[in-house]
Amino acid sequence: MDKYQELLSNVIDQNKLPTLNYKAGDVLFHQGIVESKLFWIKSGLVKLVFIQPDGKEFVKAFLAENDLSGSLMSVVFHKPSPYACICIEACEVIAIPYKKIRDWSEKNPQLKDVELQFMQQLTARKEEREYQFLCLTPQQRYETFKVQYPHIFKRISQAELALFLGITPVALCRINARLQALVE
Amino acid sequence: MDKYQELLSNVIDQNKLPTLNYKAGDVLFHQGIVESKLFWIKSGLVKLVFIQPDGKEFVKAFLAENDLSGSLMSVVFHKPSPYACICIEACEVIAIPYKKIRDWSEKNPQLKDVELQFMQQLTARKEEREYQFLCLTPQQRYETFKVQYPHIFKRISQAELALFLGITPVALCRINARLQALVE
DNA sequence: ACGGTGCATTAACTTAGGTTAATTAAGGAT
DNA sequence: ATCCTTAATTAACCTAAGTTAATGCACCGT
Repeated sequence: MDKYQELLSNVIDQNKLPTLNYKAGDVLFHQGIVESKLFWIKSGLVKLVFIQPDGKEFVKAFLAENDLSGSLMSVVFHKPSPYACICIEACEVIAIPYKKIRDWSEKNPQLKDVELQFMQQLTARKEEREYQFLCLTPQQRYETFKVQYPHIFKRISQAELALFLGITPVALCRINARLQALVE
Repeated sequence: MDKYQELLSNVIDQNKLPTLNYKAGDVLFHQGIVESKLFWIKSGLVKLVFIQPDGKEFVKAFLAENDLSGSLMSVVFHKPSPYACICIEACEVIAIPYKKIRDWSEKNPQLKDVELQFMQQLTARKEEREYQFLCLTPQQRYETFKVQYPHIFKRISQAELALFLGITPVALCRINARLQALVE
C-alpha cells in the first residue's frame, strides 16, 4: 500500500465512507455532468469513455483494482466531465468527495507532497499515451498493450480494446489476422 | 503574472539566475539525457521533439513566451528525457534547477499548492491532446490548432505542424488542398 | 543576374484503416 | 436441443495517409 492509498484510507476511515456495489454496465459518473467525487476501485474493472453526438464511442482508459477513477476536469476545475465512467465488470467502489481529501491535506501539510506525487504519476501515464499516439502505429500500440497490461487485456472485449487504441473493431481484427499470417 | 510565475521570479532573484540567449536550431536539452533544469522561455519559440532511431521526427509540443519547458521524466523521476527541446526562433531563456524550486517550496509551504496547481494545468493540457488524438481526425486536429493557437500557427513551418499533428508534411498539404477545394 | 537552399506542392503508387453488411462461433436461457 | 444474443471474423468497396520523387516557388547571398 503506497502513500496515496494510505491517505485515502485515512479519509475513508475518518468519514466512515461505505463500499458501494455496482454491476457490469452501471455508470459511476456521467459525461457532461460535474462530478467532484473520486472513485477508488476496490475490485472490478471500469472504462472511461467519450461518447460523441453521432453515437461513436472512444475509450480513454481502463481502470482496475486499486486505481482511482474520476474526472480531473470536474474534480479540480468544477467543469462537466468530458467522459463517463462505466463498469465493465461488477465493482466494489468507495466514493470520496475531493473536498475531503483537500481538507485532510490542509490538516496534514506533509500530505500535499503525496498529492503532488500522485498528480505526477498521473501525468507520466498521460505522457506515455501521448507518445504512443504520436509515434506508434495502431499495430504497435496493440502489441505494446498486450505485453504491458496482460491482466487487463484478458478481461476486455476486442471491440473495447480497439476503441482504446483509436481504431475500429474491424481494423483490430485485421491486425490480428496480419499478425497470425506472419506466424505461419 | 500568475502565481507560478511569481514563484519562479522569486527563485530567479534569490539565485541570481542569468538570462541565456539561444539562436534558432540550438538545443536546450537533448533526448536521452537527464536534464533536471526547467527552462522558462522569456521570448522566442521552441519545440519538443522525439527523434526515432530511423531518423523520423515527431513534435510533442510547441512552447513560446512565458511557457515553461522541461522533461517531467527527467525533472521528477531522474530518467533520461524521451525528447529534446530545440529552438525554432532565437530565444531568451532562464534555466532553473528543479531542486531550487523544491527547496523554495519547502521554505514556503503554501507554495506547494501553486506547484500542484501548475501540475494540474499541465495535466489538463495533456488531456486535451489525448482527446484530440483519440476522437478527432488529422484534418479536425489541424483546423482546431489553427483557431486555438493562431499566434503559434503563424510562426511554424507546415512541415513542423504536420509532425505535431501526427501526419506527414505531404498529408497536411493534401488536407490544405482539400479545404481549399471546398471553398471554391 | 545567377545559382543555391529550403519549403510547399503535386503526382503516382502503395498500404491500411473506415464503413457496411453478411457469416460464423460461442454462450446463456428457456 | 433450440433459440437468442453477442462478439469475432471476413469480404467488398471507399477513403485517406505513407512513400518517393519531381516540380515549382520564393528568399538569400554573392
